[in-house]
Amino acid sequence: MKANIVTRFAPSPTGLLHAGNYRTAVFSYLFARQNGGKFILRIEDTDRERSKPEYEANILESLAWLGLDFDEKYRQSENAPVHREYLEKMIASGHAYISKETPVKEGDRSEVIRFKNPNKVVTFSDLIRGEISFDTTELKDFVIAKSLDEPVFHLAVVVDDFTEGMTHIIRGEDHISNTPRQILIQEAIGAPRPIYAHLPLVLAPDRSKLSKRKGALALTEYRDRGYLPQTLLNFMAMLGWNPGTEEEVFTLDQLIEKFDLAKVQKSGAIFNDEKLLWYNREHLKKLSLSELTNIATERIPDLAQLNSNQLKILVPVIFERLSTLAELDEMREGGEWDYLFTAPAVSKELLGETKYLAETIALLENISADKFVPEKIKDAIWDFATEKGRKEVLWPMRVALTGKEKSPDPFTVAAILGKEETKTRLLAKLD
RNA sequence: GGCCCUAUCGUCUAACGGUUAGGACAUCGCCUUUUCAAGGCGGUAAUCAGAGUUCGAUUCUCUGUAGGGUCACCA
Repeated sequence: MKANIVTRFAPSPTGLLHAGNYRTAVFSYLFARQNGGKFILRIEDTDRERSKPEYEANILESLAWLGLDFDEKYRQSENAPVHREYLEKMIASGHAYISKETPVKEGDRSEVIRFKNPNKVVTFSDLIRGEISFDTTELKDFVIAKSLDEPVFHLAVVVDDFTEGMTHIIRGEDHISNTPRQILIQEAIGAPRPIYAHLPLVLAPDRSKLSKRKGALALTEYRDRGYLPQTLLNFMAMLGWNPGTEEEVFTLDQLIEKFDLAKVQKSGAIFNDEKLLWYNREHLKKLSLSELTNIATERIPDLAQLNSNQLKILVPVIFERLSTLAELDEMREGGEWDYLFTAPAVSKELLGETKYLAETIALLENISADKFVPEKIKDAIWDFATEKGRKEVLWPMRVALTGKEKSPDPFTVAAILGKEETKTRLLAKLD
């Protein structure tokens, strides 16, 4: 496609990064990478009051977690000398002027720098929306700096995009109305016009722009709640875009390959947590046994007591029923798997009738210890259980082994416990 | 309010002007299952309204309506 593409993600470090923000990072990144272009991170910290180092750290942490690597990083405040230079040039050329003001609110200056508005109609072409026109007359002579050393958003953005060589500006729809005045500044400083693509907004359930106030969770919060980075990446990419096929689950590399900016939706989309959960389950399913085992033993350290044969049986069973990794933490806290290590207390009431237990034990006795795996155990007991009533045979067996109302099936549990321990626990319930 | 953007199931979305308007999530039902999940199968559910163009509009045009964005010495 086009050579030398340069895009950027330009967040202001005034809050934790959430879906309303990082979605533009995802789209810009995909576009840059699929075209072999550059992806630049620019921290827009010209608002000294609200910018905080911890928020900048959060932005970096979030991007790293998602795996969105950038080629260059700038901090807008560090570009102040260049902003000053352009301001001076604009004043010298008559494109801007120092204006005397009557302060209306706290912090207002009595002197600011305003842009000399040529009052014309600006028309630009948006990659997603087509042509958009504005009459800039209503903008008046807008403020571009509080002083030569304190540029305001529009000036800083235009100068930086120019000096950093931006070819494509991919940002949220809420910037559409900022575009005409930025184009005016571009023309004043002789900068080429980049190609614009205004993304639809990510919406809160009430269809207004998603924001922290609207309950947007920080990306790092999703991480802490046990979502995989590929889940958020995949979900975000599919919010407002689709490949035109019925496939939905993609890795980052597949997204880079398939993404198409021109196919991005025009209308905003609600961030749907239930679908996100589904995506997480899908991505969990794609992990290998060893990856799952590492995750499980990290979150539930007790599981490290099990040998690899036991883990091979247990791990898939654990992940079969969970949607987020945080559920592993709940298991740890709730002692969910304690019965694997210590014989559980078994309530007589829960256990119920044990009239077939002796025969069950006898059937298990026929399996050699090294063949004590779920399939063999099931084979040994199944016909008997079917004949006598599965519930009558299998319920007491499972409860005697686990002490719990809910657990994996008795064959799986018995296999993990091993032949000896299984026999010991069942014999203990024989009366 | 001015300006700008948008409009298909509850949600995310598909459909060269010609489809029984498709899929996914959610929901409901059935099957399977000792339990809880998972899984399998099936159902309910949408083109904002009105004109126009056309043999034929979800699709093109206009108007209306609705929603959203933006109108800072924030970004």
